[in-house]
Amino acid sequence: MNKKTTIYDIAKELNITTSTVSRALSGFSAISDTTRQAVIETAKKLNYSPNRLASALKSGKTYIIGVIVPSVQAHFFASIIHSIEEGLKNSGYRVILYQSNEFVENEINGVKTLLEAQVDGIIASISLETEDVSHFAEVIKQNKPLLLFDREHADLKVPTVTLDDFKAGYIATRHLIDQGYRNIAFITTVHQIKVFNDRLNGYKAALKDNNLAVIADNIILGGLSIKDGRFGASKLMRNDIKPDAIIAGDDFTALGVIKKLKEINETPPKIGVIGFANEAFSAYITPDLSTIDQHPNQMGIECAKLFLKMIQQENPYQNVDHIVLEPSLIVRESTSNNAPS
Amino acid sequence: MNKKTTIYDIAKELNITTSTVSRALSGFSAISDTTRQAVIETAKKLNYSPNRLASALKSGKTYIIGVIVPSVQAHFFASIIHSIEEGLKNSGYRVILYQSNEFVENEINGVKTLLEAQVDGIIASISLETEDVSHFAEVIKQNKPLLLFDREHADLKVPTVTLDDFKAGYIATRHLIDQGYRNIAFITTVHQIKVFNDRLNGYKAALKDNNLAVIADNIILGGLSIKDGRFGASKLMRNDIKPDAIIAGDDFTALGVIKKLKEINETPPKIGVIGFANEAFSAYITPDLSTIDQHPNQMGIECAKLFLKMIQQENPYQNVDHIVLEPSLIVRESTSNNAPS
DNA sequence: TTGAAAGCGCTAACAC
DNA sequence: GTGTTAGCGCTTTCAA
Repeated sequence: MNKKTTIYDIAKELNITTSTVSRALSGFSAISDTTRQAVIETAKKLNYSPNRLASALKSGKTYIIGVIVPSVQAHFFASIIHSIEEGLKNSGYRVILYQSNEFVENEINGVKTLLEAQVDGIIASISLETEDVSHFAEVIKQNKPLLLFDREHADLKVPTVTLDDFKAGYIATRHLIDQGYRNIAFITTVHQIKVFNDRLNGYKAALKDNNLAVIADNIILGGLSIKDGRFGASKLMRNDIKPDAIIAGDDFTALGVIKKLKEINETPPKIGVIGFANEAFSAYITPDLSTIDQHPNQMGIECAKLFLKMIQQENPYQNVDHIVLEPSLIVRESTSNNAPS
Repeated sequence: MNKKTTIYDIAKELNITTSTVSRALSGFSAISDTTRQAVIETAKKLNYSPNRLASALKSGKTYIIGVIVPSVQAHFFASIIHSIEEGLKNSGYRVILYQSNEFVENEINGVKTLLEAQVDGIIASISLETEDVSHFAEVIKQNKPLLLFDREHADLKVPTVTLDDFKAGYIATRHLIDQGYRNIAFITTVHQIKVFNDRLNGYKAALKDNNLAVIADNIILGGLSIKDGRFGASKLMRNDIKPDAIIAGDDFTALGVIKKLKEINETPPKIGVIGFANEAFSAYITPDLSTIDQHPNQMGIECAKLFLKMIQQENPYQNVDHIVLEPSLIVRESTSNNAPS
């Protein structure tokens, strides 16, 4: 393994100094065309590859940004990461990934680790467990951009990219009402995350606006998963007054609900079911699933754009933008009630 | 924004030198307990956070490894990344992500970028487009671990973690034969990627072993996607002798096949359909989809383990391991033929 | 336009 | 057990 060539090697070869080489390579400083050409040629000849680390140490900019998400395994987050990476690539930024797996402890560690790696900023979606967010304070203190998406937190006064989740909950509910359903249940997580609270509030508002009662027994606070969906559905169907429609916190949960309903011969749309996220499978299950599209790719693109804006400012927090995307209702069989409304 | 504290600040505070501080913090060198304690306390007091960059520049180790995948949006790759990150986390390694989006050009750029970032090694799965792999040579030349998973390449003599794809193709085909299907078609990608070739060869071998002819018209070389599945299925169903079963290159393609077959009233298992990857949705579509599980999480874990092994060796390539995982057949409705075999 | 020189924060011989 | 010292590869004043 031969030693890697550095700007020093190039300088020696051309009998100039490293500063000149550095200038020639960086491209913007005042330098003669001939020197620049010579340097570039020699660099190529010697198979030179810059050491971004050294440059970063000196300049204080790594062009690496940290992304913290609960898990890449969720399609929603995977799509966002995909778009963030795409949107940042052309500006020279790379993405270092950290998964919290929904544990605060991992999240705390993630912030610490990323900061030690000297990332230029952090884009994050907080874990379900996260209540105290003081571990993010250091990012702000270092004047580095911190951007939250989807799952934000009231204590963190930073720019955000989110969905209008109140509206998401509202239109899901109103759609069911429009379809003639009258006793609508809601399965969501126990965790006090804004996203989920907003949806629940949207649900309640839609009920009220349509003179329907909000019934405590119709709201299941548990987890979000296929299993939780099955569980929630069984529980609901044991209510004195059974619901005629169920809103599930995400498409996976909705899947579990459908599974259960099919087993007990209440196959949707007999009982209406709608989810959130428009997962890849949602269009292909039977009955196919009505859902709310959360536009993850658009969200990722907005994150990238907003991040670039922040990082170009002297003070990234000089104006704290909150980008809110519109949810879209996707109607499929699982809510296609034929009953007169 | 106050200046970040460095080991120099700690040293000054305690009237010792930076080397002592460095030693105390790294924890292993000979140093008195009192000094160590004092340093650690002061570090905490001053809210010290190490600059890994400086350490990396000096030591040549960044503890960052690059992972190149076609796209995180595919659940298969997302799961692998998830496991790689998990498996490496405890050893202090972080993952920097690069997506090729199935383009060689991006892949070339990825290797270059990651090398410039001084990653300690690269774990990659090559793009569909990739034929020439010389862009990976530099990684090996720098004596850094290069590990390929799933999609490997004959020209790259590096350790690999793959599935026994020949077997995967074989057992998928044999399963269909066992179910009584006799005229089995195969939809796969045109690209010459080992994974897919192996599966095709497994398919052919299984046919031969069962005295069934390999019919050219039954093999569709195109793309892999829901759309390609629909397209492939229509094409196959226009053959003079229509197939009675279709093996699709992945679950998404299988989804498209099923969609098409349902439309023309040949709903599986009337015509058998099997896919590859066991995507999250596969168990929930109707009919639910038989498939081959490729154990992405196990694959990620093996990648992490093998990588750690490589990096601990003086010469990472002193023995070139090839870990091959066993595919598992998952039987569901889409191949549950009732016809006598 | 180019060179000299200092230094980013840390590590690691080598000396004592 | 601790200090001295040099330097990782690059950028960036300051001076020429």
